[in-house]
Amino acid sequence: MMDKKVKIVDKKAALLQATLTLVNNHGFHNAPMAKIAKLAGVAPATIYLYFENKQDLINTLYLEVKKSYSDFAFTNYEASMSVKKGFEIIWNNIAHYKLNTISEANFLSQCDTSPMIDEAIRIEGLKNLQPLLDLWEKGKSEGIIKPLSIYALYAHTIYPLSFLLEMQQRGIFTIDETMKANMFQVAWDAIKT
Amino acid sequence: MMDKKVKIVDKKAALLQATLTLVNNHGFHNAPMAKIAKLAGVAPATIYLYFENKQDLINTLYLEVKKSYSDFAFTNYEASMSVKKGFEIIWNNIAHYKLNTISEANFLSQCDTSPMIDEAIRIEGLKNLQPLLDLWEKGKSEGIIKPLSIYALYAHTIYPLSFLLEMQQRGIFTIDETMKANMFQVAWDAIKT
Amino acid sequence: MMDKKVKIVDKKAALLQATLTLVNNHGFHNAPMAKIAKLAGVAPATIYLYFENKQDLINTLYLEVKKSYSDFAFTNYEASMSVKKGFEIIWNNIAHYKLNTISEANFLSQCDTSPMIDEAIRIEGLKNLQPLLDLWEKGKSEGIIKPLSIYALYAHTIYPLSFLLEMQQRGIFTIDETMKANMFQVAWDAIKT
Amino acid sequence: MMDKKVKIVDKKAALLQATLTLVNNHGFHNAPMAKIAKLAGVAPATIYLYFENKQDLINTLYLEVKKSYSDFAFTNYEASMSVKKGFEIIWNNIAHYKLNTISEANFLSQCDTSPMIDEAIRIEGLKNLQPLLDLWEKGKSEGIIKPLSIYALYAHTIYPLSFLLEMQQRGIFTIDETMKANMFQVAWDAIKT
DNA sequence: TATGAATGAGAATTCATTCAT
DNA sequence: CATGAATGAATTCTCATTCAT
Repeated sequence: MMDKKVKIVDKKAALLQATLTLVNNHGFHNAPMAKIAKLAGVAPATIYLYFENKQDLINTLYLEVKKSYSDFAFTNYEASMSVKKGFEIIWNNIAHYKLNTISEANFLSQCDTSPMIDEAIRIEGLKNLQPLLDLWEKGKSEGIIKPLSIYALYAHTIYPLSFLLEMQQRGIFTIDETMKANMFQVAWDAIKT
Repeated sequence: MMDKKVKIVDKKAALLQATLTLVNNHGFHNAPMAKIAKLAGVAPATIYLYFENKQDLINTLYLEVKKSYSDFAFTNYEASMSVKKGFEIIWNNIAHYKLNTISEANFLSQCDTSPMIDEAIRIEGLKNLQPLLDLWEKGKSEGIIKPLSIYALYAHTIYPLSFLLEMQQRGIFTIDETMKANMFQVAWDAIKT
Repeated sequence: MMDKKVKIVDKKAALLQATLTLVNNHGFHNAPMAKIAKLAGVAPATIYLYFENKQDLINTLYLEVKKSYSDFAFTNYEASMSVKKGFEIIWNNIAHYKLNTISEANFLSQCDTSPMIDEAIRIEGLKNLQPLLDLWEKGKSEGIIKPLSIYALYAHTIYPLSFLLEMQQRGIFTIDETMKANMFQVAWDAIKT
Repeated sequence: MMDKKVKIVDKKAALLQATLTLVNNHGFHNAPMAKIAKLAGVAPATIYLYFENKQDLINTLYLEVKKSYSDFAFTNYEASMSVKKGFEIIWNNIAHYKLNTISEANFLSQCDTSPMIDEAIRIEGLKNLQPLLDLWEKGKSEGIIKPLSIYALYAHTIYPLSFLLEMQQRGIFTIDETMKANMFQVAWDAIKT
């Protein structure tokens, strides 16, 4: 039957969700397996039916979130678009993701700046955003974008959104649509020739 | 004699240094007090002569590093400088700090993206960049800098350096002086009117 | 099956029993959780499945022993009995408990003279002797018993047994049935009009 | 000089007093050497100039308090007095001590019902109240006092005061002079023939 | 699959005691 | 005599993981 499979997915998903919540709110330390199980509505031992150990649970969550982030980034994007148009779509997708799918975005930030993810598992650098890198290469060859390393380009266009996410997360600052448009302008000014 | 005072400072400093190293390499979890003590060359109980508990140790380290960072940021800076000149000096100081004082910069990144620092302490550490904020206000009123929130300005000029630090940290990317000059140009283009 | 429930009760009971023994023999200090666990035949961590912490373990034990003591005190007693008859039964029950259920009686003495039990818990344990207090009120209104505070009555009739328990405990003195009868006479002479 | 000697006595006394206070208020556990030193106004290491170790400190305090109690008990008493008069004086002395020198009395209670004092040090049973025992023997031979063991006599006359002390200590009950007179009557009624 | 009781290893923290000064 | 920094050993408690059911 399908029922069983669905249930499995449900429990695994519930565990991943619970982990996300607890790690975000209390940090990797202070997210004990017992609490994760409780929040997911299962017994502690059940976790080990779906994951090898705590590290595996975290790694799995990381990969899953990272994928959802990357997938979302390229919604409605076509490689055939103009450089500016394509960049605008991708930038807005990512902005939307970071400012709305807050838990996930926050979790990624935390993973990317702490040694809680195994180095081998971490998707290094920007490999997951390949279409954006390709777009930038095209822009550079067309002379539209400054001839800089992709790391520099990323640092000044996409990465700033992480800072704003943090500020929003802590209630220090909130962003509306107008502001978002301004922000895009800043990002574009930074890298356009 | 001065000896005693010196020794006290030495031990406290050794403990802070050991904590920095261990938290950077293994995360807040996996930096047990016993290991910190061992690396600092003291007995575990000795930690409690200088710090109330583990959280206090981390908080103290955070504030101290944050201060050293802020102090470094304004080296050679004078409020009387022109907006661009002043900004250039500060930006370069911070770039230098982030790319050379790697452990400290890395520790700050980790603290700022995870719930391991008490919110009250974080706020205390925030006040140190005031002169930069003042400079931006001046730039905005002079019409030299875009009329954006200081958070947006920070996100697009200083914060990108954190990303490059991470990439450098992982051996993915390294920055030379020419590149640093280009990077400043990008930052300036982003916020200038 | 009932087996599981029985086992749970067994372990909790074993822990309480072990605590009783160790606290009696070595005091609250010098009754470390590790020793308690060992004597009960479980791992130290297991204690925390049944009790919140050490204080909770002691409090629980206190309340349980206090209850067994009170229950025993009123065996065969009926509120309808004459004052003297009722008092005689209760006094003898308590004497029997104190001189035979030595560990428990000793533990209660220790708790009642040291700050090791939370005040709130102590008060909760106090309510169990109500029928005796009622009996005394009746005796006072009938003019059979001196019109004194219940504390004074308790101090001169029941409390003396604690002293004899201590002396017996230390091998200084032992009590036989004849002596017990004399002792009752003394108690009765003390409070009768 | 005398000054030094006086100082020594002062510090030793201060340490004993501090110990008394802390053990009474928080129990033997929770009366750490560091706190005792602080309350006495000396450095922790200083304790070891006056006492061998913690147990020695407690033992010394016990013996000292026990002696002060015994000495006080026989103030104004003469062996030549009549049995009732002598008993009345002694009983009142002890009542006065227990109800006024509360800390000391309370400490003795705690020591006498817990294993915190070395068995070898404890002044066993009633040996410290010899003149009272002699008086009772005289009373028994004169037929004025019931022919009971001294332990029974003590249990019903002096020991009840400990219970009232505890009640007073906890604010449950207070005793005025009239009540004290009544209480003496009860004690006397208990043991007189 | 799912469980929850159980635990060994280790975590933070405390404390009686020592020792150089 | 006096100190206070220092500590080894122990203490309470936590937690990832297992195992019988």
